[in-house]
Amino acid sequence: MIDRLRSEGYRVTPQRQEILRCFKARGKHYSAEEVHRKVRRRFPNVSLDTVYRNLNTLKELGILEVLNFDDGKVRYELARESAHHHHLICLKCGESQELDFCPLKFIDSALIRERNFRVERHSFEIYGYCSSCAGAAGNRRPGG
Amino acid sequence: MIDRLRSEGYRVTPQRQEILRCFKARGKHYSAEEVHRKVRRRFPNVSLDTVYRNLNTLKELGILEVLNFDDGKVRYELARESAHHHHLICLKCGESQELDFCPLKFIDSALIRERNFRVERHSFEIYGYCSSCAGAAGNRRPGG
DNA sequence: ATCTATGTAGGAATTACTCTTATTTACTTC
DNA sequence: GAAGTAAATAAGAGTAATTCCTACATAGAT
Repeated sequence: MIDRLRSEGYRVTPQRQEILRCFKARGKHYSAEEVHRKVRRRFPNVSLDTVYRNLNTLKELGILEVLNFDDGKVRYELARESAHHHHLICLKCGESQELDFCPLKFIDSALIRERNFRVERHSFEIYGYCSSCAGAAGNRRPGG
Repeated sequence: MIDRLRSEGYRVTPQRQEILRCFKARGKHYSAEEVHRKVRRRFPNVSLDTVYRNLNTLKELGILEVLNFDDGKVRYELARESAHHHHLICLKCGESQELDFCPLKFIDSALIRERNFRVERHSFEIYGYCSSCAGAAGNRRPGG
């Protein structure tokens, strides 16, 4: 990905590398603020704006993808080359899991075509409580 | 709906009535700013805060529902008693149409159950260009 | 090492929304 | 119909997420 930056004419700055490093683990997604916190561990002076600017640059390059989790913060994750996916998002801890199901595969395309609507993108997220948080969130266990 | 307000102990103020009136037409949804603009036609001094406060109140009462169209603004629409639905949202003009398709009906529930995820709610919106905007948005007509 | 286009820091600006406070008003009680 | 009271409002300041501005610093070419 660093080569990618260089070949597109972007400079490979330590800050940029550090921001990219945050996303090394597949499936991880962080808000700008979280990335800022992480990068600050190595570069205490890095500005929030630098983080935002670089996240946008990486998005433009298609290296990162944007997620909207309905909480007012935009999150970023490493773009997956192939597998398009959606998310299960925990309302308590904020963690999310990937979901290999896409509603567009199931929707009757006539529903959309008959309205002459040209689809560009879509969002599908399921909100609820993950296994760790379900109990704490007032889940009634069957037989409990 | 006005009786509903009164019976819940809320006062029926002219501003509140005017805000409600904005949503008389089924399927219409407006951002707080749009509601503010509309209400201002009759009450030029109505504050934006009053609009936000009342939209929240009406949401709490279940009279309005919240829509998140990914553009940073929250929108509201009259809660439909029965028909749960999603939206086709135009990226150009911002208008949206209702879509009577819900992905939750098609998802393999084992996918979610095996992760012990307790579903609370979900979002599904399709973004693109409506029939009026598709041409203007650079649509290539077949044979054109 | 030097040069310079690009990147950075840090603060100001912007946008959507919320809080604070003094004032007004919808509803109640007489 | 007048007066009281708590809730609602107006106006503007405050907040949180994000973006803009610009003087200064530096990565990468020479």
